[in-house]
Amino acid sequence: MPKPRGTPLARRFYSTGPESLAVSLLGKLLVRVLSDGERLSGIIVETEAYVGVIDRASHAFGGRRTPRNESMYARPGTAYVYFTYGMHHCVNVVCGRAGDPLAVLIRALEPVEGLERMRTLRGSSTRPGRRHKDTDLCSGPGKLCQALAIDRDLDGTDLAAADTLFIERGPRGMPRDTACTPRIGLGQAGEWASKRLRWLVESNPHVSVPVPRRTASHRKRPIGSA
DNA sequence: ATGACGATTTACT
DNA sequence: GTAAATCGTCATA
Repeated sequence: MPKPRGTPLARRFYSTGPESLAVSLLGKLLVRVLSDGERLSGIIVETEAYVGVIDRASHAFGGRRTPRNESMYARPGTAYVYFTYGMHHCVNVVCGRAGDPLAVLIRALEPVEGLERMRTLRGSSTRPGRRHKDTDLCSGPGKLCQALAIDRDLDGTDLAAADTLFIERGPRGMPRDTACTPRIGLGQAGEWASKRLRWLVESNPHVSVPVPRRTASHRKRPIGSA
């Protein structure tokens, strides 16, 4: 029987490979409860898999293990939050067994709860007095962390146990139109930059980078087929 | 101690 | 489309 809504997903949900997790996270609800009790949430509509020490684009490439990426080596269900470009945070869901640095980056959400608070947190980066469109709130890995007040304080959070950051079944179940493309923003990662390890809900306007028109062939590829 | 570099976002031509 | 912003982190010395 399905779990009731409003309950954090259990550890077993995260104990799988990064590609399957990237797919099964689509449609789930990422929930952040602020210190004042306000609940912010959004449906996950875009993810990227980082497939371990062999993945040139991963922070754990070659087994690199430092204070910064230590959470990648933790048990399934751990949040890996990192700071980059001197101004942005990004949040990952760690999977696989402890000691094996596999993770899924959450790249975009469709905001569901707490939109006004998200606007405040995002700030009026455009002009004072101007409101962000809904599709500007969480349409990128840095944006969604800002909107949900996710920073390094939450690095290492156990999503299966915490009451500040966790994941629930989404209100609409699994999306039916998922697409698969190469990952975004990778510089010199060789062949790893072109592998199709990004998944997104094709029809959803809250994604960071839409699927290119013409290239509808990115639909439905079996996991493990590059 | 120092320098190069980002799993990005925003503003601007 | 291109470029600037901005600083923690890590490799090198």
